[in-house]
Amino acid sequence: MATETPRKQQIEEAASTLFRERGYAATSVRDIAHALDMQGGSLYAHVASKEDMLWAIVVRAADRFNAEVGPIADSDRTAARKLRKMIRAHVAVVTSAQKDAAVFLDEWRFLSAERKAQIAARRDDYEGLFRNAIAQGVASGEFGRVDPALTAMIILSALNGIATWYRPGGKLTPAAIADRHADLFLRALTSATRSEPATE
Amino acid sequence: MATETPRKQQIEEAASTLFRERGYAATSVRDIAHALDMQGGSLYAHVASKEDMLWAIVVRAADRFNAEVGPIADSDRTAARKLRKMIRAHVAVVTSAQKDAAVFLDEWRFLSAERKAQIAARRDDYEGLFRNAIAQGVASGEFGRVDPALTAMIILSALNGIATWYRPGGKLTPAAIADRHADLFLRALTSATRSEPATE
DNA sequence: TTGACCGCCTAACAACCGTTAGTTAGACTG
DNA sequence: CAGTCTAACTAACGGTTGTTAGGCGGTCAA
Repeated sequence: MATETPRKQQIEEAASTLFRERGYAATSVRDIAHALDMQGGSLYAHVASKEDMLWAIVVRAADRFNAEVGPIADSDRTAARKLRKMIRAHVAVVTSAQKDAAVFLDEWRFLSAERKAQIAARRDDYEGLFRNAIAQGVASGEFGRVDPALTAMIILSALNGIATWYRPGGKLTPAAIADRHADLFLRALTSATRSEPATE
Repeated sequence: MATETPRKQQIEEAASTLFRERGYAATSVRDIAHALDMQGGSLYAHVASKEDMLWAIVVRAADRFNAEVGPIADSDRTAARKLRKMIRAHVAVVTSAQKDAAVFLDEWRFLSAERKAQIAARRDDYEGLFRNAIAQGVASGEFGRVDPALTAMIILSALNGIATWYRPGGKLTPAAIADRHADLFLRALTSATRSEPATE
């Protein structure tokens, strides 16, 4: 129980790389095995099916987002501080677990109907964390009168886009990328027309 | 020459629908033919290869974006007005040609290396239109001192995300969606700290 | 009426797909 | 040393892939 079979993790790691590079449907089981100097059929000693590999990656990524962002969303803070920390945490996951995150965001539609429905529900819950934080700020007067649902979609679309274009070692560190996103969106929210005057 | 062979257009239309729903790699030529009550091989009387169908869709979408947004980017306006119109035009394409736009944004990576490089170059040029508009606003003092490249990525990620979640007949019209995006981003840009004071 | 063309068909091709079964070589355990 | 377990192998399965070749029934022009 000390170190959970490393071979299975190697397989999922290779699968994550290839699913991200070529897409799930365009990656064959033999491709994954070849990346590990194995024969196609040998994978099935460790994994039950191709879809199970995708499922493992997707669930791991979803868990990661919830683990990092969930506690912040549940915490007791002003909406502005909370949303800023949520954005930072989300970007940290996208950049530090980039392959898994990209597969989670782009390839989950290749799951079976039941699993796809599970992930759809989890994603909706997760987006709800952002909707609620925004709604909190609108209610408190910290933010202007914006539509929480649409604004959450805008923010998450931008943050998830990072998984597509980010390359480690670029000019901007993950922290800097996160801060610029947070700055932009918080500026937009706090300068929107308010229902009642608020402090600065 | 009056009406360019309609059958070929029907095929590309069906291909666009299926590529969007299932992805390029997971859609077979027989799937496309079946959607038109044809047999798999019959498609090849109209189309030379599966990839050519994808190519036609991707080029059509890229042309559309350039045709709608390009003239605005080249026009003589203040940066704020220009960027607002560019956002409106981009959203109009995403919502009115949604299937093509979604295929263009998500499936272009399945093109051959040479075609992929062509599209990558076109996309970079297109993003340049937004970078330039933002840089213009920063230079004129209309906008605060933001990074044009990163800000353009943020805006385009949000706008392209619309292709994923937009459903015709929803609560928000395309025009309303465009305006809320433009409002949010222009608020963020005009309220950022400036190099020199600017008028309101 | 002949003949060319058009749109689609059927049938087949070689390659590849996910997956299963049986086997084998080597390392631990008694 | 015999027995078991492990991790990989090879070979094959039924099916699907993109694509091609040849044929067949219509429509239209000469």
